[in-house]
Amino acid sequence: MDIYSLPLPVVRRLPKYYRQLDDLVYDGVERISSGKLAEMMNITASQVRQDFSFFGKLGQQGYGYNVKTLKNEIGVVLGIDVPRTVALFGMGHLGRALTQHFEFSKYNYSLAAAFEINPDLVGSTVNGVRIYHYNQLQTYLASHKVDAAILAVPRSAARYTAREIVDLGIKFLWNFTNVDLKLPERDAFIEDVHFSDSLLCLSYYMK
Amino acid sequence: MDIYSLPLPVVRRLPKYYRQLDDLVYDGVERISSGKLAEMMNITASQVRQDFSFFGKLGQQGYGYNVKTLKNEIGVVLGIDVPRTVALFGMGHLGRALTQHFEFSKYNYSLAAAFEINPDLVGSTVNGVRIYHYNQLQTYLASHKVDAAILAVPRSAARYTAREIVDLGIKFLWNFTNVDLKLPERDAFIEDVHFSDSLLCLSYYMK
DNA sequence: TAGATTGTTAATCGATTAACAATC
DNA sequence: TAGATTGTTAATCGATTAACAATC
Repeated sequence: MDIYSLPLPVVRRLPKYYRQLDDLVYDGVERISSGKLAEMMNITASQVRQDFSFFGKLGQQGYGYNVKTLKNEIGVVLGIDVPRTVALFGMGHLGRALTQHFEFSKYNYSLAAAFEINPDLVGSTVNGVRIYHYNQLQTYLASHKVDAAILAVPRSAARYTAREIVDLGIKFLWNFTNVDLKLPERDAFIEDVHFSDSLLCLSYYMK
Repeated sequence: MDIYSLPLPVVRRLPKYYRQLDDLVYDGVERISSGKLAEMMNITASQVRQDFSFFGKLGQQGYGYNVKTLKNEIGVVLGIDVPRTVALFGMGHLGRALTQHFEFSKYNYSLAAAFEINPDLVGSTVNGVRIYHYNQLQTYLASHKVDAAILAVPRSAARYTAREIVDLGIKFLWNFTNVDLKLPERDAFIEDVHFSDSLLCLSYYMK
């Protein structure tokens, strides 16, 4: 199977494998069997082998998988080998938290610019990231490549901003607004991080 | 079926229904059919009716669903009718973003206290939330009920802090550390918000 | 009443798990 | 070599979709 058409559940497990393998590399572990890995991740060995078989023969009978090789391979499937540039929209507290604490470089991302409408913030920098006025966006894009947008604007501005960003050519959105953006799928790919959905699921399980 | 043993995919869709219905209430819409709702959410009408049938006969043939009733019903399933108290661990930028911007009250949550190890922060308040030293936790819990913990400490402190919190009796964790906590399932319920997993999925689809 | 739409059962689809021959 | 463990096929399980009688 083509690695670019993996089933969604497999795609969503890949980062977890990656994280686990990163820990193992850190701990100096050289090889791992599907059984051990499954045990550590609370899934089945079958699932591990089935998942990995989607993108190649990575293991060796009687031995298992080489941790570093496997990690790198999954990294490639996830596109970590390709450097990406993102722009942040909305330098509120969440935007600031991401700018100052999220390790973009760990995933080969570079946070190149931030856009705001608050004139008090425009012109300053946060953790080395320059803040532009939102109306400078089009000009900025004329001379800079931006692969994805981080949407961290207030709820009320979410849909409008998303629409504009996508119309200006940024087709990948990382959406922190807790709002369903409702852009047609052909226009953009949206990865939602809905805190509120997550909290409500926690509520459900507390009952 | 008992509403406390819904299939996981259904549970994870409930907040999206809730959000959608909230929008409809806001727009003054009184009734909605499964077909219309499905269209707005990019799912099938069958799925909508199947999902709702898990927790009762909420609709009326030929009419559809009353928006307010339906929203409230789903709210009850999600536990929004029960007031909850949470404590925050780690008043870094993310903790601050949550404290200042997340509308806990909208979901019947109350953010009662924050815990930190940085002595410069201890004793101050953020948005009305008092910051205690982490070593005051046990004392605090002796006189205050805390239903859930928000884990927003640095990666390096994640597992240790989680273990302690759970041992002191808080059994529900909202985990923002990007670390798999690896607590036995019987000890605690963990709701993960892994930014890094989310970003990697975005990467995958950018290829 | 006629049209609309539900709730539910049956059919389909897809994902997970089990089993095992191949082989390191 | 013997034991371990893969990659893959088949079996199972569960989730989604389709269909339709019931009924507002």
